[in-house]
Amino acid sequence: MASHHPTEQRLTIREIAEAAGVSAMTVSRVLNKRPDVAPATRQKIEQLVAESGFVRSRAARAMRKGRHGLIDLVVLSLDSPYILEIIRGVEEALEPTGLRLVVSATHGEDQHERQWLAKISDGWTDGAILVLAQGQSDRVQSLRRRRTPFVVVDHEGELGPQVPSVGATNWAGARSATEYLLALGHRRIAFIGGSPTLGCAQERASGYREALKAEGIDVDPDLVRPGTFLHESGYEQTMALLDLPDPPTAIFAGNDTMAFGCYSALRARGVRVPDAISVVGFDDVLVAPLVIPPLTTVRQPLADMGRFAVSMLLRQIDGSPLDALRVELATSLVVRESCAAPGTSGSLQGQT
Amino acid sequence: MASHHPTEQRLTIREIAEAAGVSAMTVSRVLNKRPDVAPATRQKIEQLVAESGFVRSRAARAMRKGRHGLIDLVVLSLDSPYILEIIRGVEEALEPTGLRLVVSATHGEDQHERQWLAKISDGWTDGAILVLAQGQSDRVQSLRRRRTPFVVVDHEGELGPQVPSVGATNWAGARSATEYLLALGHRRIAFIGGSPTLGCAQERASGYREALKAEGIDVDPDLVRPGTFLHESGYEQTMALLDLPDPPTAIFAGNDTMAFGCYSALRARGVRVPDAISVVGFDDVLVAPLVIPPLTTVRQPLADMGRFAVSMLLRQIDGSPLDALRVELATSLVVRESCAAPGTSGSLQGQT
DNA sequence: TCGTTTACCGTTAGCGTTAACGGAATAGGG
DNA sequence: CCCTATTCCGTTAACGCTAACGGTAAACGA
Repeated sequence: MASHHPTEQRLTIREIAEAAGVSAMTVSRVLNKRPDVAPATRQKIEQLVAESGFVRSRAARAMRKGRHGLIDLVVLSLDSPYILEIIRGVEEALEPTGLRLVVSATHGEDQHERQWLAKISDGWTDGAILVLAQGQSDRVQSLRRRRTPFVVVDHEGELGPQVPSVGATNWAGARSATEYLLALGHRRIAFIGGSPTLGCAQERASGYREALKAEGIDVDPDLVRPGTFLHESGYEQTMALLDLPDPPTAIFAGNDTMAFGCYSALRARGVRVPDAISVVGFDDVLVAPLVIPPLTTVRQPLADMGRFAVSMLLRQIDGSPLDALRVELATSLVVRESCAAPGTSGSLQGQT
Repeated sequence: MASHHPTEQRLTIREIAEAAGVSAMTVSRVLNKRPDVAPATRQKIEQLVAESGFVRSRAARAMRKGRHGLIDLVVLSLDSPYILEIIRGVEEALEPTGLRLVVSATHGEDQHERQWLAKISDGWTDGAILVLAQGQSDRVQSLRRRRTPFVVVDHEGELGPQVPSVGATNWAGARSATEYLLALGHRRIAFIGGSPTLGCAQERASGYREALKAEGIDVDPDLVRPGTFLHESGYEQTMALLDLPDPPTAIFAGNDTMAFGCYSALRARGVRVPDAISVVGFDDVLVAPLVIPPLTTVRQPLADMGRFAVSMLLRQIDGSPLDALRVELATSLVVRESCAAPGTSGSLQGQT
């Protein structure tokens, strides 16, 4: 049952013009809020537009102007609360500009058929903000070849400093979190890393090592665990850490989600936080202060990163030069209640 | 510094045609995979397109065809993890269709100047999915007047059954959660409601009352608390409940976020969950299983609701009739570890 | 008074694509 | 050999909007 609604023709600018007794161009001028229209005429047209519920065609406008007023936000997936923060920042920054936000997810990259690139590059959007995993450098290159303005968020990686990107000071954040644990008196501090292919994960691991080194502590390979940034990963690695002959007194998780995994594992083993083991996360997602105990974590200003990405993108779109291609926003340690000095409760056995 | 890039002309279908020695129409036919093109010609054009990286202008195409391939998703705010679930469902359902998702937030409705409607109206999209609060009926009406297809998610309210909407069985969910607590032996069950203007909040409150009544228990007005769906609200109301001369043995929070507020308050007072007090939430957001103890809650299939909204919208767009204007997806109680039989730990005093 | 500026508005001409139609060339049937 | 059917491709004309330009009339200055 196709939709043949010959009567349902949408209003055009010309019909409004006719009703107002002016030319289409004048209506266009009013709609574009241009100054060279007599107040009386303007008001009449505005009223007519309001009454009729007329909306101009985005397509025609886009064709004429060469711009569509749309910005692409491409993310890996929409599963993590982490991404919501970024979306929020982007949306807020875009709001006053009148540009609209188009969200799409790549759903992992095994889907080679409908590449995300095709979506962006079919000339619909004016620019793109990419929140991606690794291994996309070829696509990013071809994006550049198409001269589509874009900004990468939270990932430099192998793309190099050539591409505009916004990140956070992962290294410094990880270092200060580790230093905090050291200052509390911890000496056996475990680290659960994120996907090793991600630049941010590498930086965090490096910051952790650096802090230990600065304190003259050798990094115990047993205490440095691989991870995936996912909850199970935090759970499993914590279990493994607890099974060590000499378990850690503190765990620094590569992100909050894994820190929650630590919580679960520790609870399953009856180990209390922070009495028996301290836990630190990374990201400071919305729920970090809501879990029990409230999670001490490294705050990554995700929303600000989103906002910043927008401003960089807008600069590119209107041809202004960028101050810097790579921008890193400051992280900060948010101390809550998941850490304590070690040894406050003799052993690792707690109560159910 | 405006962007005058005269050299940066995008390729047009005509240029491809010229290079191939055919007319633009033939190229268009190839691009649209129409059968009436000689194989040799087709192949030649396809090769040329691939080599040049040509992408046809969606704007021109949209103008010609009358549709742009954009769907609006309008939400109240992007602050809650709740909304991410819906976005996820919508995105997934939209992906295979080739339609693109435009996200915008209204940021509360005190902003009367830049109404969300204006956003949508400035160049129409093919349809809209609205996740709104109350008091929007007038705008919804004007949407209908514009004949823009739309679906409302999770809110019927004063809009009446006339508008297509997707919701969840809030009443049944609240009732079964309350019944579960009753079955555990609880008799003093508190309820912290959501914004009373929201239909779903009313339904949940009603389900709660109904379950108590069915068990022959009078609703104690002290135990029914107003709330706002926000974390602080859960915290404050729990505090008030604990201060009651005869405090409840279980708390049913109107949503998960408030349930987390309960957790915080109970922890601050040293009351242990579920030993001293049981807690039940509503929504089953992503973090519900991750908090400690894992939250028993009523699962609302938010992603499915998003998916369903998309399918209803697509039906409207291509003119198929809707099976039903109002669809309610089933909620289900997810039992985790935040509930226990009352009285397992004599009094309300726990340990730090 | 006349030229000149200013304010306002209309005309023309496309933007790149495709529906509808028409025409040419080939194939097949008598 | 002609006639029709089929296959392939080109021409024309929009879709709705707006840049560029041109024109008119009022206001202004000398």
